[in-house]
Amino acid sequence: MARRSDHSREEIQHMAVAAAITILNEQGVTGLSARKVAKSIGYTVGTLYLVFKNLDELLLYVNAATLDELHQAITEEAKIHTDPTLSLKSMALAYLHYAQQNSARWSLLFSHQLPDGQLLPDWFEQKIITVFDGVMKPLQQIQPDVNEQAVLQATRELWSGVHGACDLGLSNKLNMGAEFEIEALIESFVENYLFGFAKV
Amino acid sequence: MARRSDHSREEIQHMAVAAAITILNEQGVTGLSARKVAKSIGYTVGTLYLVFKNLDELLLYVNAATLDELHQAITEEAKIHTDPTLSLKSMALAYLHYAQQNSARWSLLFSHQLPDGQLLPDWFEQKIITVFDGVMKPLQQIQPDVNEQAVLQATRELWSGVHGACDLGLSNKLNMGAEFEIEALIESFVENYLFGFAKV
DNA sequence: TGCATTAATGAACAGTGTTCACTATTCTTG
DNA sequence: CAAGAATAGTGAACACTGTTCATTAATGCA
Repeated sequence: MARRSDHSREEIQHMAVAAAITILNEQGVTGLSARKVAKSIGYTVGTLYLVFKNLDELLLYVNAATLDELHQAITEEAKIHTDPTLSLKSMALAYLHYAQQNSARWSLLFSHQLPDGQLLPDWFEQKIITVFDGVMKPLQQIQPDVNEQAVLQATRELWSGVHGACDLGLSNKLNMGAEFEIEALIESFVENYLFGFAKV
Repeated sequence: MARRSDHSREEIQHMAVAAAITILNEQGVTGLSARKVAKSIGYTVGTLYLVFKNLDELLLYVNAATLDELHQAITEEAKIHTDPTLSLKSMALAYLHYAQQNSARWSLLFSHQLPDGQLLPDWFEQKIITVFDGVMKPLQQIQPDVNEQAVLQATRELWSGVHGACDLGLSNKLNMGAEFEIEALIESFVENYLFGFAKV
């Protein structure tokens, strides 16, 4: 059955990543398997292993696509406002909403660890940096005179908080009564943190 | 082979949880399996399912033990300082160090989701509240006049941040250069957030 | 036209969680 | 004390998982 369909390695890779994303959306992380991905693109498991080293590599590409979407969702929000604080608030909410609407992909992005303690490839790390860069700009506006190293760290401090709130919030580990909601918590968090950041 | 060894249901449960923790420490999350747990306590898989509804229930008890240890590690630190800010800083660092030294158990605690979207049992939620309570006390000292609802939320805002920094930091998703370290980031984060919290 | 190349297959392996008919031991009753 | 009821414990079986690799079959080239 060789060369039946004219799909290059790259085409099959793209098809597999797209199929995996569909399965993740429809059946969650536990619903994903190599055989399901292969079947849904009209190939068998063996072909998947001709094109990816293993499932972890496929998931890495899925996560790369998620990271791109996440970045787009956040930075689109940033453009709307000129005030950096408002910008950061709506970026944080965009992060939350993306996580809520794509919970399986979002949690895969952060729960997936490469085996052996393998490091993430450079092109993937670069994507992470790009996301942080989007958050960094408004912070630089707030504190234009502080050195870049400090803004770089503040970016990570702020975004860790937003991330943590989404993570614990979506998995019901914040023990929030119905009385207040996660959106308000995140907004208040960003406000409080930025007040401290602007103090110097 | 019935009633060979005189272990009650509760004893077998405790043995299984202890065995699971050992396996987690030695072989990580992926190294854990029902058969391994059963074997290491001298029973077969079937017995495990006589005593637990399923593996998820066993993991819930493992996570409960982790949460207890985490609570102890944090609150022990709190007692050392009288200044609430110093208290919260060293609690945050204790959280980080526990996560670093028990990475498998820590990540299981937060990655494990009950199937179907089942809710966490009340006794487990109570444990989460207890951990938050420990963080809440120093916050109340900082702002004694603010209403409890607000302190409750601030507790969750602050701790989400600490949690997020540990989560992203330990999985190398903060893209920190070697130039600065996670400890310093967490300390600075707590400082900045508390400055904002104290502003009112 | 025949042959070398290689895309694609799918059976096989060792593992997973979970179930349940069955066995072997103990407790209870006559 | 013997017979039977109750039940602790077993482990084979099922349907799944990721991964490998000898085999098959379609293609490009000589």
